[in-house]
Amino acid sequence: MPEGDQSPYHHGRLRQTLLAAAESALRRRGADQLSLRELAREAGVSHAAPRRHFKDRQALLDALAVAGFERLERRLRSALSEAEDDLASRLKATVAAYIRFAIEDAALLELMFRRKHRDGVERMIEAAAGSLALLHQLIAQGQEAGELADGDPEHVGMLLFATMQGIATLVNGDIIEPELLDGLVDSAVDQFLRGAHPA
Amino acid sequence: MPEGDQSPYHHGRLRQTLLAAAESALRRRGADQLSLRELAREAGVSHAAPRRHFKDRQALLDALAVAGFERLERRLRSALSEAEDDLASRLKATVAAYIRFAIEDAALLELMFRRKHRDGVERMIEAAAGSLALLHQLIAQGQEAGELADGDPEHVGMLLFATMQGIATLVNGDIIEPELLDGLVDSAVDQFLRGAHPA
DNA sequence: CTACTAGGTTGTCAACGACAACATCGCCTA
DNA sequence: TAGGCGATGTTGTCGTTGACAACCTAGTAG
Repeated sequence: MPEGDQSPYHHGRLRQTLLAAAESALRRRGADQLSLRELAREAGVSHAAPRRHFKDRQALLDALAVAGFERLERRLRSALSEAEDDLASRLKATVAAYIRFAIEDAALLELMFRRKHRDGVERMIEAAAGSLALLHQLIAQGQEAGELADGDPEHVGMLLFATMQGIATLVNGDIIEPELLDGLVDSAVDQFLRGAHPA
Repeated sequence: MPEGDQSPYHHGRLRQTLLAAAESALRRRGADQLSLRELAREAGVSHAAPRRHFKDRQALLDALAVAGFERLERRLRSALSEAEDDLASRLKATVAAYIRFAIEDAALLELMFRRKHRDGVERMIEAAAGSLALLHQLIAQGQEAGELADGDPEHVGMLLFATMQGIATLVNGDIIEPELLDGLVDSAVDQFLRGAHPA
């Protein structure tokens, strides 16, 4: 059908349209202020239309969070692919990319780690697994190369993840002043390396 | 006046009553589900009464967050006062207390670090300062004792804070399985110590 | 060609936050 | 000690929202 048609009865891409609008609204006004009815208006559909695609408001937020995890993983992989070969550089690139993501999409990050995703916990964990795996791999490589002490990569990776996430939270919560940030990221990686160094 | 009076016109302690009810509701149902009108009902006052004490919903949430920071600091100090004298023990006690607080009051913790406390940023930073100072002091002591490398204690303290906060977030977000938690806390402190060790 | 179904619509309800206008009451001063 | 005034509560109302039910539309499969 030609695009000129004014409001065909069926939108056709409503789900994606809603998600895109929601992502934008999330950035602009935060999750609290995100209203299904407003998204519907933006998409040019009736106030009840979103319900066909999202059981309730929380379901839409969950979908946003899952998409967020996927985008985060892509960002980390991309940063890693452009980094130098040595472990320190690769770690720094990863952490920096994480923080960049966290700052650009602060509200989204909050959603991603919101306690009590009523239903979607499973899906959320699964969505986070990719990024975690990436860290584990990075650490396993460091161990093989003898640059990191042996030990459960899952433990060590989780620690790294936690540190990144913590820095992100503190920056977004204005506890860390932005000008401290760069130095802090470097310190984090340096300390991590020394702390996890063999012998 | 005798307590038997049924609903005197003025409540007398409404602000505190509301805060207490809010704290409980926060634990039970999360910040999203917290309704001013419901708190008013619980307190036995009219739906508009809370407005005399809190400009709007956000103001009440901010007050909760500030109180949360104060309680957190007391908890950390208390844990520290009961810990052994060596640095590792003191660090472990602090981290463990932080995580305990974070798990018991997950929703509150979210509030405390919520991005964009519209007005109250100042008050929030100030409220967080106490706990941060405690960390800085701990680290400065470690440096004096030669157990930690010299370096800006603010940097190092922020890193430790970030790691604690990150672990808390991941646990509350179900990314870290609870049974991993204890080991992770120990690893965190051990790695931190080795990473920040002199030479 | 007809029925089924995914997807979209209208209408309604109860709850909420915000606000304005009014009531009560303790305290301070003239 | 009268009276007024400010802090604190109340009633009433408005617009917005999420959720739901009942109905409509159009593409598709038999």
